[in-house]
Amino acid sequence: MSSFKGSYAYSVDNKGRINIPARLRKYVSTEANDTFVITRGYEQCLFVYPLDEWNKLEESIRHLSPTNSRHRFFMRALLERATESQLDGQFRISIPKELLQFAHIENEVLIIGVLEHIEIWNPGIYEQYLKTQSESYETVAQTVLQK
Amino acid sequence: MSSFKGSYAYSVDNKGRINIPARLRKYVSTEANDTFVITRGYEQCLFVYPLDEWNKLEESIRHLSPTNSRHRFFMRALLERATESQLDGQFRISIPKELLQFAHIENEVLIIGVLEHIEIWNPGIYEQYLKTQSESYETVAQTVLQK
DNA sequence: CACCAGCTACCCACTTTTACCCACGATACG
DNA sequence: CGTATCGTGGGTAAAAGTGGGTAGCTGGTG
Repeated sequence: MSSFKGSYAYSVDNKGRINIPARLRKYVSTEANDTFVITRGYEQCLFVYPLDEWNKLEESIRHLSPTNSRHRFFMRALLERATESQLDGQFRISIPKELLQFAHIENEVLIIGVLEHIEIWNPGIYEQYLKTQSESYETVAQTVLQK
Repeated sequence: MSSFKGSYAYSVDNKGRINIPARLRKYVSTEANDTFVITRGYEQCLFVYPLDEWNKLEESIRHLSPTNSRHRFFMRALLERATESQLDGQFRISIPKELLQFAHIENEVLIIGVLEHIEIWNPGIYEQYLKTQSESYETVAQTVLQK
């Protein structure tokens, strides 16, 4: 089971390639076969799933009803941008332009491991995102991890 | 089960390494495999968990809902700073620059064992923290440990 | 149908960071 | 008083991160 954690300030080269941090690579199962699926995430960031984790997600979508218009919308929005990408010799994935634009990514990115997936952010947008949180970390922790 | 206690004034070398006090090492279970997870704590200190204790914490986070925005915020904030580090030959862990900055740590640290985790403080900040407590130790004890 | 532009997938090369090793003085202990 | 453990400092080889070249494929165009 993969369990990503940590944040990493990395760069994107002019070919749209992003290195997958070595610390995160360790947790990718061999079943993923060095393949990742990149798609839109929440709050203008990108989600990157190892192939085996993506397959689990896909399995849960499969149970949605194609006759329900809200379900249809969700499936389209999620799958529209989903792109498969395999690591190159230097352990990088290449991100399509459309996804880079979606997340407003230019040269620098913040990569965050969040358990079963990896998030890719424009560093400035992430900073703003943190500021928009009305509650402090301590306050949220108190209610989320209450004993 | 680990049960850390005691405080220790130690130094950080210019490579960001901190020794884990021998007294605390004794209580780390072999399951942790000499590996620790360091992350942000409350009140500007760092929390250090032996790997087995961290896994318990992670398990409780895993049950949070990724579609709940407060839960997302909490998971990101917690995991963003989380870093795995294995003891070197001299029983030290190395702390990433970002975490040292977060806790305002420079050369000297105060290491405190608090049951299942270890805290790392800038000594001056810890002293100030104690001063900000409006209630005395005795008063708090009365309400916390009421019989 | 030939040609060109753009993209992709491999290479190769360079710089920086990390992990591992060794070493020394101080302290605790029998 | 000798010995083992502990805390601290530093050197170096390996790994990680970054940048770029080129050949091959694809799709559009004159």
